[in-house]
Amino acid sequence: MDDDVTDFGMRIPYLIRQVNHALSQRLDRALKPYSLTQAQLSALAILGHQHPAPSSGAELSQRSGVTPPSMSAALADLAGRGLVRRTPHPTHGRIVEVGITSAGRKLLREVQVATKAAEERDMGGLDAAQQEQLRDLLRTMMRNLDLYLPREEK
Amino acid sequence: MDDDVTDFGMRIPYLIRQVNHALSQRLDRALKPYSLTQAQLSALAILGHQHPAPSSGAELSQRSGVTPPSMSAALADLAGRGLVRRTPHPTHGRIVEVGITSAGRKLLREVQVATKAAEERDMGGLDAAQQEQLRDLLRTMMRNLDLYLPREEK
DNA sequence: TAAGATTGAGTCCTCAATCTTC
DNA sequence: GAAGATTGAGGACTCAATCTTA
Repeated sequence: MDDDVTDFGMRIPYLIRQVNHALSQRLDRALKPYSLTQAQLSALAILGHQHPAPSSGAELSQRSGVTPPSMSAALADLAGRGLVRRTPHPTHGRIVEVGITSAGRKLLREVQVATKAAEERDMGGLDAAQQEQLRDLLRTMMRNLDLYLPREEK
Repeated sequence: MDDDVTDFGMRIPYLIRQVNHALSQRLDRALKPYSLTQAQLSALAILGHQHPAPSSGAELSQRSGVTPPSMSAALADLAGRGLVRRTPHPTHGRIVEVGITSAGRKLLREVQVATKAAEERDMGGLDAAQQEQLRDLLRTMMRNLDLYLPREEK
């Protein structure tokens, strides 16, 4: 009756943590040959897909779910490898605008093809309807948690 | 059309990562006053709830989703604080059996009450049916990913 | 040989503090 | 003063390697 407290393994945050951990490890492994961290992939993906939307480090860190220092370090590395370009001032002195380079775009394509395959394997146990359901639930949670949500835009 | 590759923000692993990150950060914050890591909480929870089932470090690491070295370090700290007991040999020489102490059990209760409140706040945006749906989907994913699943047992 | 536990090296992250510019 | 970017210190985790015992 008081196993109210015994349901630990059934709590959603616990389940999410487990699933994320497994997926995350697989992603890291897939990313290793490219020497990219998840934060770096996230930054490249945002820069590569957001129409012609270059961003500031602050914005990238927020959308990627990492702290500004983490993103700062990630970008410094990417810039050193010529995958992104940091232009010190747009017209505003303290913002550093970040944009993806063509080399970055090329790498992004490669990585996305590689990770997509692995992902489909991992998601294979869910049919299309279930995946859609899961996506909706997670997006609802993101809204509730005040996380940045990429627009639905078909 | 080829935004096949543009759907990054809609991919389930990405969504899971974002949600987990937010929940994880909140849990860490809630755990901070108790100086517990998530791996340590997981270990205490397993030891505290598994009927009278003490476990080996290997088993705890597997169920907690961390590597054996991580769990080893976590347990060493817990043992140093008197929250778990490590008895070097059950009848078997190389296994270290781990059991929770009464102090550990007491702390576990406290922490679970504290985290439960925060969790309910975080999950508040989903109604009971949605939570059940999400739980089912995540459990299905765990099975597909070959993760350890706590038995359903009502 | 194989399995459990541990140690050591390396990485990515967070937090707190600082520097700069509006 | 407030916001963006960065630096420095500290923590938790992983991987690879080692030690020990069945």
